[in-house]
Formats: sequence, structure tokens, C-alpha cells
Amino acid sequence: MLVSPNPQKTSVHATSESVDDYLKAILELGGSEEALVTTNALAERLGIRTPSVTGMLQKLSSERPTLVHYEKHRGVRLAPAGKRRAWELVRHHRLLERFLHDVLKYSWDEVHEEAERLEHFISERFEDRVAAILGDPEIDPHGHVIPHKYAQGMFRNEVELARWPLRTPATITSVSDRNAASLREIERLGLKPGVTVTIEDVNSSGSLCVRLPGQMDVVRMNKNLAGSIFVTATP
Amino acid sequence: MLVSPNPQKTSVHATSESVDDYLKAILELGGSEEALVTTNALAERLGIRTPSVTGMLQKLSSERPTLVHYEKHRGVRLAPAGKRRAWELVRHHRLLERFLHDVLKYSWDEVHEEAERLEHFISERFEDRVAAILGDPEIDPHGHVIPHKYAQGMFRNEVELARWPLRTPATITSVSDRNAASLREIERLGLKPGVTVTIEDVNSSGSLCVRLPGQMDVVRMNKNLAGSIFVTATP
DNA sequence: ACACTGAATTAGGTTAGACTAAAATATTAT
DNA sequence: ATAATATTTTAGTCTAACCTAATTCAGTGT
Repeated sequence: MLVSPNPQKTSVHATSESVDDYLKAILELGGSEEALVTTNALAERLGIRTPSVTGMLQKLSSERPTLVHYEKHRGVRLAPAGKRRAWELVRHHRLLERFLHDVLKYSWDEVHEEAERLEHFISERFEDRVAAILGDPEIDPHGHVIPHKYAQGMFRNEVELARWPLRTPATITSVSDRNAASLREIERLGLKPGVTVTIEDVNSSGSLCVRLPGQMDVVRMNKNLAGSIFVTATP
Repeated sequence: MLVSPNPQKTSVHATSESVDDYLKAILELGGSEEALVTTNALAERLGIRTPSVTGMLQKLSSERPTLVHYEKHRGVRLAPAGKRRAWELVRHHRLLERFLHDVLKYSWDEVHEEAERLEHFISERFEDRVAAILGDPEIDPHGHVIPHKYAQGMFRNEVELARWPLRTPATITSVSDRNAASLREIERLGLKPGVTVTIEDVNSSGSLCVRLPGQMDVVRMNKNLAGSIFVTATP
């Protein structure tokens, strides 16, 4: 029944799956300072061509009330309504990951894909009930903070392990969920959020030697992997 | 990310939400004898206009391997691939209803809408895990049989209460889930699947007087309500 | 056999969201 | 300051799925 698609969406603006994806990408690429996001960056992130992005941004920004503010040749940022929907999607995604992991026994590397698909379609009731049976969880399986309902989330002060200083203890706060193979490798190495690590050495190609507490042997990882692990200073 | 939509679908044919809806409607309207379903009937069921249906049927039936067999001016029926996907959707729908009701504590009348939306998007893994935590349920909250995985379901020998003979005990096997208001009324009257009823009287406008076992007073219901309750002979 | 009626199809149009190729604008390097 | 390069936008297509208006077809009744 396609007459009125997704009639249950919380936000006022009926957003398509596609628009949802743009909004979430703008949120994530803009980061805490809500910087202008470029056409290129969006095209890259969404796996589509730049003219498609330009077209969509023109369309979105010409609708009133608008989801985004678009400045031709400069970039785009979220308007209030767009920010609301984007954070709602982030909440959906992270709640779903927690749910899939804890209730449906999905493994670490399986949750992202399913959550990415379902986040667009669950109703507010579904969101509420899942949160309730999980006891309003704060953190998803990869260490990301689950924003509160109707609330703007926040960006943590975390940085890629790849650019952390040598011999300075760091605590893993989260890992990127966007690559299942990386996640399996990270799990194998015991690098869950909460674990404290110290970089012993970096070689010319960006490979790291990392020491974990209570383990004799160091762990080796390539640049790419170290780029999907996020850390902060150990208190 | 819209590059390859619904890449997880079990069936070989990547079916859109819209095609899914056609397949399910053809299955349900065709019934156990898999009768040809008319353009009109489909348009009515899907809430769209007949030319849209003709166009879709032409498109679908020209694809190889085909999901449907379409005979111009006569009607359409499911081809094997279409039947597989349609039953898969029915399984998704009924499993989801059971899950929403039992785990997420949705009420009887709330499950249909959510299941109708999500049935298109859950992966095979989701289906399997939900079935597992529910203990492979046989029946959904409205009394419908949940088909087995990969299996063709079956149509029960049930008939609308509205056309059951007078003073002949009948057992409720299922109730239609397509109207939330009717469901609330049915629940209020205590007419759950499994309950045995006897029609005492029918008036000229089709209203029924129904007696429930162990209750003194009879229950009154209109024709419409009696059309969404399905019964079989009491053994 | 033929006209009538209802059902179905054809013809042509719309919108959303993608695409390619070409043009325009910005940025960087000399 | 200007040329070279990279980014972005414009112009024009395409597909999926819907729409309305007009036409054709099939079945029924005389």
C-alpha cells in the first residue's frame, strides 16, 4: 500500500529513505561544529554521483519549512527540522543495534547492516518499546552514545587511534561499525570499548604496535584498522 | 545508501516494496484455488487505479524469470518465484505480529500496521532469530497460521461468521487484522480465536445475535464485524 | 446479431531520485 | 596575475510507479 508512505514518522516532514540518508550523512560529516558539508563528501559517503547530490540539495533546500540550509558552491548544513530527523535516525540505529545484539543475538559485525535498513521504518511506538525492554540503554554495541528521545545527541571528544601519540595510554571509547570485516578483526584482537591501550611503535607505512594491559605480547594492526578505533585520554 | 536496495532479500528476485504488495495481494485474493485475480480486484485492494495495475502486471510478467503469469483481459496468478516471495512476506508479517505482541507488548490492534511496513525489510537472519526466540510459533495473534520457512502456506477452511448457519456451534479460527477499530470491538466482546459461538438470530439488516458459552447474555454485532470473524465447525 | 455496460487497456503526463556529459566556478600553483 | 586543476552545477536522460482521459474489449440481454 504505497499511497502514503511511512505515515508513522515522528517528524513533521515526511522524509523518504533517500532524504533520511542525506540528513544522517550531513549530521555525521558536519560533526560537532556543524560545519558545511561539501557536495563531494556527501556523494562519496552516500555512494552516488555529485550531480545527484546537487539536485537533491537544491530540492531539499527549496522546501518550506526546510530540512537543510544549502549555499551553492559552499556546502550544506542541517536546519532544525533536519537535525531533529537526523538525530532520531541515529537513535533508531543505535537502539536497533543494541536490540539486535542483546535480544536477537546478532554478533557485533552483523548489527549495522540490519539497523541501517530498519532505522527508516520503525514507528515511534517501536522505538519506545525497544528502549523500554532494553532498560533505556546509554551505549550501543560499538560504544556509541544513544541519544535521548527528541534530544539532540552529542559528539564525543574522541580521536582515531591512528593519530594518538606514542606511549600515551588511551581508552577505547568506540569503534566504527561501518565495516564488518574490520569489526571481526577488532574483536579478535580484544579491542572492545573500555579497553585501555598504549601505542608502542608506528612504522613508516602507518602500522601500529599496540600494548594491551595484562597481556605480554603486543598487537599489530594496519593504519586502516587503527582508523576505525576511537579513543580518549585514560583518566 | 540506495545503490542496491534491499540486498538481503531471501528471494532471488529483488522485489521492491511495491512489487511485494502486488504479490501478497495476488496470493490473498487468489485464495487456495489460485484463481486468476482481476485488475479491478488488485486496484481495489492496493488502493490504486486500474491503469497502474495493468502497467505493473505488464512489466512484471515480461521479466524473466517471471514472478507472475498475466493474461490480458483475464487476470493474473503467481508464478513459482512470486509465490515464494508472497509466502515469505506472509511469514514475515505473522512472525512480526507475534513478536510485536509478545515481546514488545503491542496490543492486538496495533500489530498489523507495523508488521505491514516492516515485513518488506527484515532480513532472513532477523526472521530466523525472531522465530527462534518465540519458539517457532504456529499462530499469530489473530489466529492465522504462520507458514514454515521456505514453505508454501495453506489456506484454512474457514468462513465468515456472517455466513454461518443459525444455531450451529462454530469455533472462531481467526479474525481479520486489517481494521484496528473492529479488532478492539471484537476483543471487547471476548471473541478471540478458539472461542465457540452460536448464532441465535439474524435480523433483516444482517446484524447477528451471538451466544458465547458460559455467558448468559447474547452479544450483538453488525454485518461488517461478523464479516471479519472467521469460523469453522466445532468438532 | 447487436447494442449496452462494465472492465481493462492504451496513451500520455507527473514525481522522485538516480545517471552522464558538458559548462561554470573555485582553488592552487606558478 | 594567470594558468592548471579540482569541485560544483547545469542540461538533458532514464526508470519506477503512480495518475487521468480516452479507447478498446468482453460478456449480457434482447
